[in-house]
Amino acid sequence: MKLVLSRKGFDSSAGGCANPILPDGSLWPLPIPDEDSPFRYGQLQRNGIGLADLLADLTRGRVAASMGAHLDPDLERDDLTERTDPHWQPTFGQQGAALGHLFKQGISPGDLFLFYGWFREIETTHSGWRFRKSAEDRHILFGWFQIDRWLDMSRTQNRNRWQARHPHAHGTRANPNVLFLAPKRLRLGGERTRFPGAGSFSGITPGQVLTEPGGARGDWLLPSWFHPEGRASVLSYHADPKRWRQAPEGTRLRNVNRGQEFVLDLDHYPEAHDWLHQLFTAAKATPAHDSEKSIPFPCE
DNA sequence: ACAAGGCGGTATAGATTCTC
DNA sequence: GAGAATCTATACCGCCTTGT
Repeated sequence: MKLVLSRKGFDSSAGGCANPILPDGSLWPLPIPDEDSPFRYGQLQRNGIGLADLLADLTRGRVAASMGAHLDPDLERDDLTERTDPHWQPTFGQQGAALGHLFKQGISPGDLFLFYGWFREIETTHSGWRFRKSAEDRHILFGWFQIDRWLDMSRTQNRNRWQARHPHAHGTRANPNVLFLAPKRLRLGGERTRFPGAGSFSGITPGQVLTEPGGARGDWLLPSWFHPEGRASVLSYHADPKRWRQAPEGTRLRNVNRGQEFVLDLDHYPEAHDWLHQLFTAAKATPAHDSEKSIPFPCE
């Protein structure tokens, strides 16, 4: 099994601000702008809060409700107002160089993406939403996606079927281009869990926070077992030993300034299985959708 | 094998806003 | 209104990927 740490949502260039932590402590990873997407920012919501106004405040009008939103990964049915598709299921598209990296790393069904993003607390004022002044910039895990299988979106047939339902079926896309589908339930260590195969954490538990307390957001404090010394492989993009430092409180990692998908081969890091189990046990996550319909299209 | 592209990050400076 | 804090725009850096 492989674990992929995948950065998603607004960043310093796409969107240009942090993703909000709402006053109730919930995380809202924002889709990056994409004019080819079938979805608009004005169609998105969470917990009854419309994204249009919140986004106008936080970006000072740079990102408008009429702009296209790259809803990917698509983890929550209710993120889109009036989602009527009875066959909706979580999806996650990957393409181009990022996907090339994943294939090169030997990604296969059963592997698990953990999504993280740049998050900061927001508050309401007389003039609307804003980032809380003293709030820290942190990288925080906000969701997951286990690979059940994937569809080749370079095939016209698949693009036509998914046109209204996923950004990767729209516009000009780099090759390779695939759409990942998740199993109904997350499987960890061969055991079926109570969590859906893909979903999002509803709040923040300490295990989800990657950034070292008080540190810059690219300075991570990870569990001790993460250190690559004596292991047969290392987190991809992070082979330089100077990035790693063993400390009493854990392993410090200076995150690379580029790349979006960091792959860890858990065959060489068996401790990760317990860590994953604890992460999901502690975290509050969206409940599994027992009413899910069967998957509409055959595996390609 | 090499060069170029792409892009997320940091550093910096100037502008703006906040606080007293 | 002054100084501090914060925000914004810009330049620069690093480095994997792709194209030649």
